[in-house]
Amino acid sequence: MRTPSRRVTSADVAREAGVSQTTVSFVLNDTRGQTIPEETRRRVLDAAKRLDYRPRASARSLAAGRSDVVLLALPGLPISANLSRFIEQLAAALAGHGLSLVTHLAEGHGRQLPDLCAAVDASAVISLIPFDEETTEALHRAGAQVVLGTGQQARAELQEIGRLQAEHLVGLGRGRLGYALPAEHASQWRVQERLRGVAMTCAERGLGELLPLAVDLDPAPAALAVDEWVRAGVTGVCAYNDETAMAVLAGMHLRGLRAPDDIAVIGVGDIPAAPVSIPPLTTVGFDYELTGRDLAQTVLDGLAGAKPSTQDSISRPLLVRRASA
Amino acid sequence: MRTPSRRVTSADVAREAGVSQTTVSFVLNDTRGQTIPEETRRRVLDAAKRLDYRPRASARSLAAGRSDVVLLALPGLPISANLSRFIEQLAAALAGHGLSLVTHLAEGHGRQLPDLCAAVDASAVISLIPFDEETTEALHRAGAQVVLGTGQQARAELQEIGRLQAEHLVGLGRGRLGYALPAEHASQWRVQERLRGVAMTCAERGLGELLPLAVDLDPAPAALAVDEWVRAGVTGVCAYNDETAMAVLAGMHLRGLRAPDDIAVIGVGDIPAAPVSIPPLTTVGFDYELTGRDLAQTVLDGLAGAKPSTQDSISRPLLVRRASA
DNA sequence: TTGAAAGCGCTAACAT
DNA sequence: ATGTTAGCGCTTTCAA
Repeated sequence: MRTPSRRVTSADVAREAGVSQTTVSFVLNDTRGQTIPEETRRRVLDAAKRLDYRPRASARSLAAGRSDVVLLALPGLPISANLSRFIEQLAAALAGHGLSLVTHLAEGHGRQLPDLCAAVDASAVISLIPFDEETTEALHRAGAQVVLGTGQQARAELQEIGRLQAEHLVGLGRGRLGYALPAEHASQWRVQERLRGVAMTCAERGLGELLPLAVDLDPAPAALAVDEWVRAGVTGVCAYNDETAMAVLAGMHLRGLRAPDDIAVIGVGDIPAAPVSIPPLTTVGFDYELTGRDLAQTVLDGLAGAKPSTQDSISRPLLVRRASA
Repeated sequence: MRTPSRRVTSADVAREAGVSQTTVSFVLNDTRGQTIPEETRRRVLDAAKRLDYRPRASARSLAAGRSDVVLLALPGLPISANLSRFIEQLAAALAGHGLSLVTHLAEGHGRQLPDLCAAVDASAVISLIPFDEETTEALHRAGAQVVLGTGQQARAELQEIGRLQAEHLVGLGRGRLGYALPAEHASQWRVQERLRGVAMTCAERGLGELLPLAVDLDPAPAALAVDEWVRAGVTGVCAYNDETAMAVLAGMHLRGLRAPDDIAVIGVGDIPAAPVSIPPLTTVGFDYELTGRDLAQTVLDGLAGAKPSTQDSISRPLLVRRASA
């Protein structure tokens, strides 16, 4: 028969410590410009601990006009151990400054993100999948003070991925390249930028024209694409992602072709299955761990007022050499 | 030189629509027991849309005494594609009822979880790894109305997955089975339950003793495991997940063995790459759409007051037949 | 060094 | 059917 057990409030702590709410607030927030004698301080801290006091977030942010929630939007599907470590890094770094990180997993972020941002009252939103101007604007209107993962920067990054793939294949002496487009979904924008990165490199390096083909996640249809590449003299294929790359590999297998001898294949993502594909997949991974701390700092700066939150590269693409290319 | 651009408030909407704040609240929340004439309704809705009004979450939950945030605590490290899909389903189902799902990734949930729970003012906390009484209690104190930490139920489910794998292999006439344990990470608890499901089935069906072996996501070491299985007369292998299964396939390939002729291999997860593994991987998938809905319903019930939130199965395992077994 | 008091933006009795 | 009003729990001037 427990009473609805009202949550412990700051007033309770004040009473318990024999001070005013104001003092409690000062102590608990370590408010700058306030001198609290050590003794009072202890009294408050003790009382708070004794009562297991936890400020109510909603009241806090309503009063202060800002929340300490940071929202991280993650691309759909799998989250590698790598990425996971990055997230924990980021969370830890932010926590060190009193900020809480929560994540949101979603394929594409449509209207939802701004809504979610408002729903959790996030003061910063970070995304690993870049968003367009419109979304950025919406997020700001939804209350996000800092929005990271935008615009031009992202475009360049996406292209960089394609370049990395192409350069590697060029280094392998391939004369004409193919591009394996994902047959389904996948944000067209990303697909286009990545593709463009490859195409530009082909042009710059004087290779034959890039031959993009859609590739289903099914061996038989994939084999058809392979046939077409073979017919066109393609000897290297950049795939939009690792899954698509593996589909190409499966198609080649069906035709008795081998990577990289017949066609070199390179993916993107370095998914857990990549090292055990047949043959092990060469791909472009991302160095997330490294960037965790940087990113946290950027958020902090942004929140502190450093206006043009010009985010750095948030995904540092990195070639992962294995057997397929 | 934009003014700090005060966010649009409910009062703004009221003014714009020429009604009181109360009416705005009634309309926007679709408050039961209030009769709002269609015309007023439209006026308010229009004004809200015109102003791109978004209620401030903190104010809402402070006033209402409850938030519409649901926190999902995920086990550390990697998040498989299928888990990710499940999360999206859950999020969608909850969103359908006005609840927002955010996730938290962390190795173990120590003191942090209750803190985070308070920080985002979550009214429900769900965890895929069961937590103890103490944590549950702390979460409640931190403001969570509903705490779901999949207990016994989960155990049975995990075993069911193993049974499904084993039964399929038995149906293929395999006499002795092997189990491919993930070499790294993966919550030991889950691994053990899944393994147990297989072991129990082996015992019940009078097969030889199950032979579990750790399998790295690397072809060469995987081949070693394969050697050992071959030596022991194993003709069917259940893998902890699809990645591990693919590692086994890669190991077999290295030895010139074929699935399912030499050894039948079955995974868990039905990752996107599964249909394009060589050969296409037979595996156990999950009906996420269905279970996402169920879980969402459980949360809703709990929030609505239905006390003993006995959650149903959250992962409905389902055999996906392809070529490898 | 501490406290009193005025809100933050919203909901929900309680009028009307 | 709609408006008035009183908080929700906290931060933050401004006084003392």
